[in-house]
Amino acid sequence: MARSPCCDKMGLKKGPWTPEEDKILVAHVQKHGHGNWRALPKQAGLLRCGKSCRLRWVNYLRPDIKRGNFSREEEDAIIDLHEKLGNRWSAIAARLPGRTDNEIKNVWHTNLKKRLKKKLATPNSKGHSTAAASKCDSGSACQSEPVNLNFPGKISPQPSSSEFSSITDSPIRNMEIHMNTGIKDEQMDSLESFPEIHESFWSDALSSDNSSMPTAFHTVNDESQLQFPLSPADALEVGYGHSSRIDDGMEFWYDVFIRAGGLQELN
DNA sequence: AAATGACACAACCGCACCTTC
DNA sequence: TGAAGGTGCGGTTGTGTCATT
Repeated sequence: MARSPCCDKMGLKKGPWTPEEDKILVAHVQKHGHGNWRALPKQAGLLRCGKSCRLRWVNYLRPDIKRGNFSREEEDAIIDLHEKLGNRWSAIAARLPGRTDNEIKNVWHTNLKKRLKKKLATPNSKGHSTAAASKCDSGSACQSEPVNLNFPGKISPQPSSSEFSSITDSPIRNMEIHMNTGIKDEQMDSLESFPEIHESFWSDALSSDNSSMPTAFHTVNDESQLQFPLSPADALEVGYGHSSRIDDGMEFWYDVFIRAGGLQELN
């Protein structure tokens, strides 16, 4: 719907915040909370729009914000999460305590994007699959090309968190599986093709205790439950799997995105 | 020392989603 | 059921700082 931006009102200040404004905003939020951002500036006596106040609080003044440079671990986590989630900065920020979506977005654009490009350009350095990385770079959620799997069991979502409760009581009619698979850099050259995925992978991956990602799947035996592929537009992403295994002395890792679909049928 | 370019980060803008009426 | 308002998100821009020429 058409609506005028909240900051269009004349007399509202824009631009960098002064320490005095910060003080007023912090004092007001600490005393009254921020139930209504639109009303807050007037109540607090600030010549700002509510949106600007919210942004300043969320990105800068919040007491739980971790300031300072990103650690190598945090940067790696951002790269990893961006590969899985795409440009969903708030979702990435939710997994990095003390960091804001804006901060992560800035770090990505000014630093990590270049680092990733450099890494991918380096010979003999496949890292997380090149195709996946290039797609992630375009901004959309990373989706690797569907691959033909030696599909051992049949996978059915078993949501483990309330986040997915909307589908738990309904039969899943069809699913789509996307898979990023990779091999440690130095092993790539000696391998002619990606390894077959065998049963142990699924049992390992799907039962692993991965704290950052929901493991929301289990194998089932009724092949008739599954139809491939499913249009992403119709699909509801239900979770991720991430695992690695050592086979014949070589280490393989996998990121798996599983979507369950037929939402019209489910609802 | 001044000019220029690259980089980092804060803040703004527009849109979409959600809630309320 | 749809309009209106509030909020959050992601893209983009503006500006300060530092390095290089």
